[in-house]
Amino acid sequence: MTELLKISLPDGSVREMPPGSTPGDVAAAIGPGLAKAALAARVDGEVRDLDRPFECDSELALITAKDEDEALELARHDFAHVLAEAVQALYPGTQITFGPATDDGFYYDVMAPPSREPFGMDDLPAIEEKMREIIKADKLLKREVWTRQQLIEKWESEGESFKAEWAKELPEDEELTVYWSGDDWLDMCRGPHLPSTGRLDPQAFKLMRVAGAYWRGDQKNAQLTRIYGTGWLNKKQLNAHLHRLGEAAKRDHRKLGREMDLFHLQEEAHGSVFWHPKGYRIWRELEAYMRRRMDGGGYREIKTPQVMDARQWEQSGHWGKYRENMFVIPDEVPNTEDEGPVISGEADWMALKPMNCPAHVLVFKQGITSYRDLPIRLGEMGCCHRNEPHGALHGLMRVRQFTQDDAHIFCTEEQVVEEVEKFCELADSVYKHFGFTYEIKLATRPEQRFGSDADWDKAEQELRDAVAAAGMANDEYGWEELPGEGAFYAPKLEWHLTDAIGRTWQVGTIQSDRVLPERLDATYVGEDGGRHRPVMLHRAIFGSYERFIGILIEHFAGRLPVWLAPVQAVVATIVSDADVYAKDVARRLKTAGIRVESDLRNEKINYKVREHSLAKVPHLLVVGKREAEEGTVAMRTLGEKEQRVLPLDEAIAVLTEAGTPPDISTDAG
RNA sequence: GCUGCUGUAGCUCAGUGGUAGAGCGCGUCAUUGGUAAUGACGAGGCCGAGAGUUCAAUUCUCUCCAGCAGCACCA
Repeated sequence: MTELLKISLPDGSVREMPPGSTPGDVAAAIGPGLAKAALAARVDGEVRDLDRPFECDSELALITAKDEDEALELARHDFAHVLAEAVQALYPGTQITFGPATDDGFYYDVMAPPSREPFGMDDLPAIEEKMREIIKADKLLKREVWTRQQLIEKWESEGESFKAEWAKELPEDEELTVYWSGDDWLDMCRGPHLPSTGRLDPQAFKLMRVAGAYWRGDQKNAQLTRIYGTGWLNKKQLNAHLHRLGEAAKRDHRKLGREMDLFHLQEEAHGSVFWHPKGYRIWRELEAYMRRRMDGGGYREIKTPQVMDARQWEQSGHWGKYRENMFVIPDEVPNTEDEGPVISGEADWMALKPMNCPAHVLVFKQGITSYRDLPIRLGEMGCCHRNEPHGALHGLMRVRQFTQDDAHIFCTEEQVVEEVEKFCELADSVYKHFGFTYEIKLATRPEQRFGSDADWDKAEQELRDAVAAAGMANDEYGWEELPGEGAFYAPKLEWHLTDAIGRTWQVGTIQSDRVLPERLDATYVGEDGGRHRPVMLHRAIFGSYERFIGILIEHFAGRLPVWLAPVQAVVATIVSDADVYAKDVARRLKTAGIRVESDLRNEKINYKVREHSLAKVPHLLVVGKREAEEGTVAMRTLGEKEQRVLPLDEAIAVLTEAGTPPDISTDAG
């Protein structure tokens, strides 16, 4: 008589099952409803297939569609397999490689057979149709354990060179698994999977696009076609997702930037922004805000050269590592007597600054600094140029000319933790003023780096200690470490903002650097009279003005808070008899410091309301005969349906209050 | 930088081997109105740049440039 396996369930009960039984058997024993609903099982914490037998006494939790995260992950992974199977069914000779679940769906990287072109958008409907057939056929997804040799032989015999290459690198001594789809198609996969393709909802996925992707993510390798899909548990979820995508597209900062007349980009300066009056107003408000915050935080603002000799960049280490992304300039007067400017090629090289740090070290190095002077916090609205790969440029988010709210704090070893902690508090206050929540991450030493391991140990620990001291090293602040993600000279804390529709943006950073002070020989005189190296903290809160404004536009969908709105109020007339009064109202508002425009055009009030609403002006002050006689305005606030009639003085008070920046406003804390 | 797609009026986009069209916007005129589009008329284009095929190219082919979606990169 064999011993029964003890299977503990989440409710604390224990079921005894014969050896060889599976989570699916347990589900069936509990009830037919559960057996039908079960998608997979969590066995001792590991997600497994329903039909994979227990190996010993186990803790079991059955996964159903109610466990949405797990269920989605399983479904998306299955969609990816079905996609690969469909592509191969339709286009024999296609090589398959790899296809995981993503945040909103799945993809599969494939290589079209040499006989045809790479797959394109036009192929997607046919592939979708085939996928639905496979789902409707309800093919069993069956796990099997194979040896590495079996896998290699299988892939090589079928001409699947990518899969074969992969199989050869798998460990020889581990259990390697494949999953059958029915009895005519299989993929190498760790699993787990749903019991059968029929568990997928054929109406809950959509193939979205095709794109190039490198085999194993390496630019040197063959480029495959990546077919992207979005996948969900049911049609309702899919539709909700497609709706969200539409909403995100509506708030695209490139679209709103044009519609709101904030900025433009054009070929002649691609990757650099032409700011229009309204867009630059936002910039100026942000800059004024940041100056107040930095002044308040004990920073002193400086301005450093745009162009420096290449030798300076060699010494800092940037020349060797980033030269290809720097704009270099010959230090000579070009000969313009010929048709075009002629460069001799013998001049020294200079470069547009790609960052401000070396220049800040040079400012620090002027004169002799005592330990009594530290910390020294040097800030700069630093305009930098980086020659980014052209394919990387994207609206305001990735540009070739940008201005950082940069600063460098030079301090002693003992001051680092306190300074970083102060920065955490400053950043927290700034992000809250814009209504962002955020997560803090620590990016630690990369494989290629400058500096000793001892220094890296110290630097990483300082950052951890500072975040802990600020009370932010916990789940509430999404605290985690990202191994290998640091800069080549320093580990960094990163602030990842979450915007109004749940997307995340990495914006702020602080880095604890001992390399650059060493390379550029920065010193201070210590208490002992000797020379010491300061630690240099690189930090930014907005990151760059360009990108931060882009993020704000998308976060607020163009409806900026009143203090940032380029035009805070429009005075619009109903009849021309009110023109004189309207001009007076506008003048009074302007005197009160409100950014106001007046609209006296010969248009109907409906038209004016529509136009200024679409332009996202926060306050519309409508005046007609009645208001002119009574000395009032009919104020309509963007996003509200009702207008209210207020005496002019009261309206000015309301607008002044609404337009006060959050760091000045008394009730914003 | 790589792969694919795109480039026509200020914007969004139709269209064609015989050098162009719509809607919105813009201008003029009429209309003076009460909270998301008043009407009529009008102006506006080297059809991204260069080369090739052709009697003829905005249209077909090639090269380049830029944009878009991914990838790679992001001090």
